[in-house]
Amino acid sequence: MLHRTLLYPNHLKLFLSATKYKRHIIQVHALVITTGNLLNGSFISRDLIAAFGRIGEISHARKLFDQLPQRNVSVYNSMIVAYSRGNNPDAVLRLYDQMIAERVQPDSSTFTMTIKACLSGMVLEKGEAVWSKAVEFGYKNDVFVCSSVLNLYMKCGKMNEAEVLFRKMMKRDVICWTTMVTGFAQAGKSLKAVEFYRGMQNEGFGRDRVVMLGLLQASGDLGDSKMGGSVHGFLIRTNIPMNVVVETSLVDMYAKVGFIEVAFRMFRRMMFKTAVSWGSLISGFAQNGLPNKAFEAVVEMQSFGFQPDLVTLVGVLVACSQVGSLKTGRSVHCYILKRHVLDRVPATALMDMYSKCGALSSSREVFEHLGKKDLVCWNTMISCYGIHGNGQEVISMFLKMTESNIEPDHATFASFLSALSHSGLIEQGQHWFSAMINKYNIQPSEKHYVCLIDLLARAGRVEEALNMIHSEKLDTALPIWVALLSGCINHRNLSVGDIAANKILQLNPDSIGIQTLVSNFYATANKWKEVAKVRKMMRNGVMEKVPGHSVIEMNGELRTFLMEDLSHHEHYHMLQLLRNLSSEMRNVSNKSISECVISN
DNA sequence: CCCGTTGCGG
Repeated sequence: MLHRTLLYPNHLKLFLSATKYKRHIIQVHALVITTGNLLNGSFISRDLIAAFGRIGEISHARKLFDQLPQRNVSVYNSMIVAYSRGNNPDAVLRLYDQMIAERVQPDSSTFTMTIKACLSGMVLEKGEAVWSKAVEFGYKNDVFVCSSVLNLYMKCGKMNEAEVLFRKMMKRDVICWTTMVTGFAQAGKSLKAVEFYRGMQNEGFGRDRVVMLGLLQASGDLGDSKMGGSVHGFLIRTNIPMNVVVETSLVDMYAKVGFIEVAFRMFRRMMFKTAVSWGSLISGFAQNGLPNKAFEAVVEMQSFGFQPDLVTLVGVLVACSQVGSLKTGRSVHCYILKRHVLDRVPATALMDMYSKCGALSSSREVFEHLGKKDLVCWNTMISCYGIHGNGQEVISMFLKMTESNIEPDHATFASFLSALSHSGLIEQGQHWFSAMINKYNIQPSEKHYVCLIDLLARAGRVEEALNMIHSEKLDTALPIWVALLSGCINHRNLSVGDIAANKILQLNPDSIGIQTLVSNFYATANKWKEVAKVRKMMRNGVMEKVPGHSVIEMNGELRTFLMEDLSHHEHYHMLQLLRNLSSEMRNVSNKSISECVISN
């Protein structure tokens, strides 16, 4: 039974804002009704609605709301808060419209919360309409309203609009500065984010914890360990209290700049972890080429009662594609289908995983089932066919892509040209290389030139390739010479090969694969002194490096193939077969490479 | 009341 002193409105308000029991709120409601009609025009109805909303009794709040003979701004706002907390942006927007229809004047928080609901509901147009209404009612310079509009613009990719509004604002607080910094950071415009952070510092802001998250994200994105480390140092020095979100961001940052051990140490020291923390760690393992660590972590997170979310599962798929675990990949696919609608990012990750695990038809199936395909989806599908050496399908995919009005980018051409070269489609490769420049206005970068050199070198046109290296001033790029050298080995061109091998050694390659290639070339040329030199270099250089290997799944079991591994009992026959195959391939390629395209 | 952590292709 409620105490009589609660009849004072202030006491009632305090009581309502503190209790977590539905029956308490109902008792207050009853009390208010039985002791006189306090509901109309008083604050009690607002507080009752807020109290019901706070404990998640939204339908109770709504019933009370609907029963009121008249509703003012506060009552509306309480109801809007309830729906916002319940993650129901549609209901917020309906209430806002109803409010306008009932001619109740919204205030700053109404606009702020409604615009935020537009963001959750991803309705930019509605948000802009609400914003013009806010301007109409005189909230043009309200920092709360403006920040929510800035955030809406940033999250919808309207960076320019956001910047224009930001410049026009009369007064700027930490929040709106932070909105800009995190907005740019999340959009991958890391340098812009840092630029705004500097602006913020110049205005005397910048000790805020949230803005540090934006900087951490920018550091990770740029791979800038110095910047990330200094943010970490700043957090420690200034005694800004850590929390799960900051710690998770630190784990993520360290993983992204390649300091996976540091990330793991940070993770282990975290007192409280969330599914997101686990997700950061797991994606970090996958990004750093530690797929087995990623798998272990997923199992472990589940043993702690956390379910992997979509983002984490994408990390697991990346891990699967690295080790070729088709079985795990398929089970992740099922897991996703059971719980979520397959959206673009997981679908793209699935396509990539399937193709790298050898199941090209499954890649295509996922691709076909996808409703809306973006640039990355198309690029991935092209790369899938490229990996499998299916040049014809790559070309038809590319054409379909342009027919669908998706503008190809530098990555499209990187996959496309590489696929054409690997399929031996020389004329096509040259044609599309110039189309890239002339028709699509993409200036070739190093990787595109590598494709072109590779293309020519594979065709045995190594002198032509060499001329191009000189005329296009590509002679400082290691991958260019590597592409040329492998062509020289295959076509036994010792003179050009010698130039390439020399250049490669000058550039001091630390990759075992490249060193092996050079050593193989010298062996082909019978230059045994040079072979010994390169071998010595290999031994001195990178002892701790894991030797090159590949993994394939057979009947659910992972088989590893190590470089120069002779431990298999049939290794002699395997090597014999490989030798025969490569000599056959050389014979065929001398005739015409394009004749031996193996279609799927 | 406005700003906060994990994701795909190259």
